[in-house]
Amino acid sequence: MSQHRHPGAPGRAGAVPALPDLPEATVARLPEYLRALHALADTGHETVSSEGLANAAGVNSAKLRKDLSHLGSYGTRGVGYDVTLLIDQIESVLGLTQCRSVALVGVGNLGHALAGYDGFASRGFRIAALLDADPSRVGEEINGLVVRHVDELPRVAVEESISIGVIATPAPAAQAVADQLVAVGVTSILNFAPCVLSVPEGVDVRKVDLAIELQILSFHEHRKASLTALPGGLAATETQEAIGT
Amino acid sequence: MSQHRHPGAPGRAGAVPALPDLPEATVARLPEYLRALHALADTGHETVSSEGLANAAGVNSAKLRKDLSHLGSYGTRGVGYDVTLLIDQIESVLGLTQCRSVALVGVGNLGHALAGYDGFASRGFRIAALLDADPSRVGEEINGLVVRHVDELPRVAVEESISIGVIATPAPAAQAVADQLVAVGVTSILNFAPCVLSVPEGVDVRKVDLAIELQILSFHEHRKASLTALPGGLAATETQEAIGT
DNA sequence: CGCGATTTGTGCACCTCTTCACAAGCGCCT
DNA sequence: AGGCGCTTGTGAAGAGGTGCACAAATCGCG
Repeated sequence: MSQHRHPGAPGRAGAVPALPDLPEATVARLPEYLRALHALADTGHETVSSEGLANAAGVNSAKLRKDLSHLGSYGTRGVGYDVTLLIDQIESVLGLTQCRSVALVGVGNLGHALAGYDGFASRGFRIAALLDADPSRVGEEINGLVVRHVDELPRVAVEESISIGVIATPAPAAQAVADQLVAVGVTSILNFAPCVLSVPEGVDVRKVDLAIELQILSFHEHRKASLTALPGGLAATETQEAIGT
Repeated sequence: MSQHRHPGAPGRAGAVPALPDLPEATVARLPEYLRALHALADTGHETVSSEGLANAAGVNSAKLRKDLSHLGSYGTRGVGYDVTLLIDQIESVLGLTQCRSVALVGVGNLGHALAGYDGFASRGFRIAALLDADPSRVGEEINGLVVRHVDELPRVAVEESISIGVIATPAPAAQAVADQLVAVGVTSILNFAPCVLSVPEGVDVRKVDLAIELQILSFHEHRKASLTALPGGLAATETQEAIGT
């Protein structure tokens, strides 16, 4: 990954890439920009304005410009951003220039789907190993990969140079799996099990809980229903209902 | 990711639940508290302190107390919170007292897994319909439900009183499906397709993109790798991380 | 019956993120 | 060459979220 340093980069210049210390919120949006940019590139666009890209990514254009400015200004005033250049930049910042190998633990319902999901491969991730604790599942072949027993993790981790672990086991098994992943040196975990994982400092865990998303939607649905139940009037008694205190 | 209008709603005394106008960040955490509370209830706990619950939910105890205070103080000083009472309260606020029916559109790889995922049912959601645009998939039975053609959506929506739509189609089909869902009155959508949906005001969309989560992890992994590459100092600074979203 | 241990609820200060608004920069057209 | 319109990059203001620290409230015990 070729690199250059960023203007105004505070830190001591490392040999490798300057780490601009991106705001977390920005990092979370970069992948979305990347997706939108790929779509634009596929449709033949060579440049794009912040307005256009912001639209495609579903965000505010000022926010997008500020996000991009954090990684060092690759736009041209009056013109916009060069699509391919920006793609390269973002991929570089996200560390996607190298293909990362993923170990997927838990080949149940969800694990099966994840193993077959092509959205990973198409974005630079390789599912390098499928593991499960259930002996009856070991040996099964999914999408060209054979399921191995989770105890083989140490060997697999080295052979495939795993850099990310995905947990798709039932909740009760998740913590043990996380411990095993950490033990073999994995420092990034994506957890689909509905439970909190405790991991040592320096290990990143991201959690995806499908049911939680539905519950959040449920809240808004509930709220909308209550609002429409009251016709326009409403405001009679404002304020109060101070329950607390 | 989701849009909402802020009606700046003047407080109104509802007949049933008071709508406390919760901060969005709080709403996003309530489901996690709920999960932790159920776990506590299952293990026989009748009360729990904010410290204990915060631990189980993976958050700061002060944050938890503030969150709970927003829905009206159901704790007892010196004692803690009554587990079952708190469960009832949170479920009421989230609108989970009624079972919500979900229509799942797109029965591919991921859709299959979602259809079979029992985490939905166990938390008050009923997958009431499976739909797909591919005629070769129509008629297939998954987990006791028969896949119907997406054009039957209008009828299905009424029959099953659908309140939430889940999109698990490929990206190119997602917008059309969203339009159809909106057309039949669905105002809450959970989108697994990697694309931005445009919907009318008043419709909530939440997006889950599995590849994006991996890319965020990739960034941190990349960053950690660069740090350890640094000479001398290194170990001094450790990264830690709180989980996002 | 009062005291101390415990735990909630919250005011406050800090910090991050968002959004506006505008100057600076760039290309194009005349 | 010069001006004009368009777009980026950013300072500053505002909104929202977080965590500390402490007063208020409650229970149990002597």
